[in-house]
Amino acid sequence: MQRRAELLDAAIDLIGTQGLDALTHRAVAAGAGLPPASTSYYFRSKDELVDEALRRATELEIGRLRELRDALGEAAGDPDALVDAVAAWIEEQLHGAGRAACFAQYHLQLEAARRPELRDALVARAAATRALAEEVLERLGAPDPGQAALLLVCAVDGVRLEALASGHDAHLRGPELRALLARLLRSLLRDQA
Amino acid sequence: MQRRAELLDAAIDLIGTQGLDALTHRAVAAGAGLPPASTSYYFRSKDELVDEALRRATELEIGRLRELRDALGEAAGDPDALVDAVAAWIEEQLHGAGRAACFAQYHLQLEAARRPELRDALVARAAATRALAEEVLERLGAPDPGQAALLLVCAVDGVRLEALASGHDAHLRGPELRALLARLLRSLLRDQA
DNA sequence: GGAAGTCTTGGACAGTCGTCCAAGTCCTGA
DNA sequence: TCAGGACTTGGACGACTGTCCAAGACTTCC
Repeated sequence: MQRRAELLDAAIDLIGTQGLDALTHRAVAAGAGLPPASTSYYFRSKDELVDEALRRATELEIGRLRELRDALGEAAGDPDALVDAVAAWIEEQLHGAGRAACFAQYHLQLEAARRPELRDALVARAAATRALAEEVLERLGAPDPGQAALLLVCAVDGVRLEALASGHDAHLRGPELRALLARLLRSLLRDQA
Repeated sequence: MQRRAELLDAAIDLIGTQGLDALTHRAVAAGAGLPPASTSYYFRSKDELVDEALRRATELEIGRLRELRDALGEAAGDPDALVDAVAAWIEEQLHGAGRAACFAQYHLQLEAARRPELRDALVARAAATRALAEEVLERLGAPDPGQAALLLVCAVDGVRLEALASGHDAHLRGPELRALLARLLRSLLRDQA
């Protein structure tokens, strides 16, 4: 099972650096430093390889989300601290170790639109993110926290994708990113249903 | 030039129905009802084919945006009419003729993250969408319409992707979609900077 | 110790890919 | 009318793809 996990990590890395098209049996094996036939042995078909890589990336994202929840535990109820934490979490995914899994996550969404069998992974992530968002928003006193959470998650996903696409010279970083998130949060809190 | 346009339309259609991986010379030619060698004649390389297809999809999206602007012209200043128009515009992209170009747009964003030469198309679309959003938000009296427009565009992009990935049985349609957009707009308008 | 099973891997297979070319068709301008 | 060019296309090429197999290495249990 060790090699299987290594192969999946190499696959996610490949998606992040070269896109889903570059995900071939041989490239994955080479990325993991293993002989070419190893991918065929651990995965019955390419679809199985792609699916499991995307699911694994989702698990990684959910794990990172738990880290964010823990980080928020200390600073709960403080909107400024919340904005800082979310901004740091986004930038870690844009320029840090979470970049590949973040790419894979968007590829998963596009794949799931055509292949319903992938949707359970999507649903799991959506549930985790929305639960965290709702918990935070409820504690801050947002009206209709469920709806606000859905909106917050979608908006953050959109902002993250925009920043991802614009590359390193993006305007969506540092102080400007924090200002944007701050306004989003402020708006969701002050809205009266 | 007629055949070239037909090939690009077939390419966009292919991206929408089978994904970017399915974009091969032969499949595009077959989709356009043309002999296999025609793709090689009109596009020097596959990259050129992919790039032009993604750019063309962006033009289509910008065109549809102009239609939205015209539709809004009548009902300007009325938030309810604005929400209805945007909701109809989103659903047309999810289930109507704009679906393929919408798919292509997200693929473009992921591609542009790794290939900066594609970013000009992204910038053009971002400018067009943000200009329209800012114009509308300013007319409705939103504080800092520029920032609000960026937020609105990112949020709508996120909502659209979420709905796209969840498929036809999505919870993000009809009345619920309108309610979500209404809250987003309300929040952005009532926020006090 | 040896049988039974799993793991590992080099090599092969048919199919598809991007790309190219030479021959044929069509259109234009003198 | 006819030469020159652009357009069109069937077919071919090597490279790469997913998948499979047989043989060897290793592990586990009687």
